Amino acid sequence: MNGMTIGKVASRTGVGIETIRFFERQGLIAEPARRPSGYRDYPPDVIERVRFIKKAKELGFSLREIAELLFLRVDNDRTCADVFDRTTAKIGEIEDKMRELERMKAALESLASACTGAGPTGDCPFLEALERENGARAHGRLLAAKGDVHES
Amino acid sequence: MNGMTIGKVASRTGVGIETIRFFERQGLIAEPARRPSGYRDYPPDVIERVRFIKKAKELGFSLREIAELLFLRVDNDRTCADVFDRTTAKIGEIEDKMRELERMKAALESLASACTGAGPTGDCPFLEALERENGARAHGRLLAAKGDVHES
DNA sequence: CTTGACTCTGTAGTATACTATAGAGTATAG
DNA sequence: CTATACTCTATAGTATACTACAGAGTCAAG
Repeated sequence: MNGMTIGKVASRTGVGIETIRFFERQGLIAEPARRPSGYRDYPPDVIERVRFIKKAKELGFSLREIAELLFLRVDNDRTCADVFDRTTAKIGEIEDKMRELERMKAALESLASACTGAGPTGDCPFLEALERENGARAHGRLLAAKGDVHES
Repeated sequence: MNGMTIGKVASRTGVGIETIRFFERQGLIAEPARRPSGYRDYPPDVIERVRFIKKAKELGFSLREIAELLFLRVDNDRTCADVFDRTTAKIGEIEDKMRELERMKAALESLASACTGAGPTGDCPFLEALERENGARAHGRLLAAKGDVHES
């Protein structure tokens, strides 16, 4: 009974064939078994793996960081305490990202609510909304668009 | 009264001088005024701008996407409804990112808690924790570490 | 008024992450 | 069989986002 060919993995994950081979070269996915022909023969769980890599990339993790996440485990070389430390560090990074996303979201919602009420309200650039979210003081012009500069 | 030189902006934001000029070439920050010498002369609010770009990059936004965020605004060409649509779309993207981060965080916490309680518990790789968080079924080996490969 | 730090433009090089192509072999429907 | 769709390795090319010169001018302390 055979597993999947690389093309199947590609179509199921939405990741290109060349990219999957690239991930293999980078050590992000294990070298799969081979059929007599030399074709790669993937087990089903490679799908989860590839999708995880894809998502983590979209969240701003580099392939190196993703590898670190992927290989977090307790084994002969790594003590439980070591894994615990690395894991809590990663959790901290993730919490930082979430906080920043929360701020961006609040700023965008402030922008959206300024837009829905009335018609065109003149200037309402995103960064100013972000400033307001921040409880910031500056309200100067941060953007320069055509025919839009009018306060000195 | 002068503003900041590019070196000052660099040291205040933790972003390299060359990178700031690069952002200018990419249209992410406006071309600043110049001193008689030709030196760039930045207003104070460029600091916020550069920091925002830096953070957004860390959250997985490309410079193109950051530009889209930065130039969300109501002006002559863009209607309020248009800005509202783009903004809610961006909010959706951010919420997706937050959900994924939440899942990763839960998985990492599951991994960390498996580590703290007892001593080394054998294998407990991150992806399996992610699967468990998912209420998933698979518990197979997704990683190949040294001393862990027993293929035929 | 020199010296060392800073800035200018322009161009070229690097790291990361793909993406495409060549030339050959493999699988499978008709 | 044969056509065409897929896969193999190896290598080269591309997009993005910097990063590092070179060669010349500017600034500020002593």
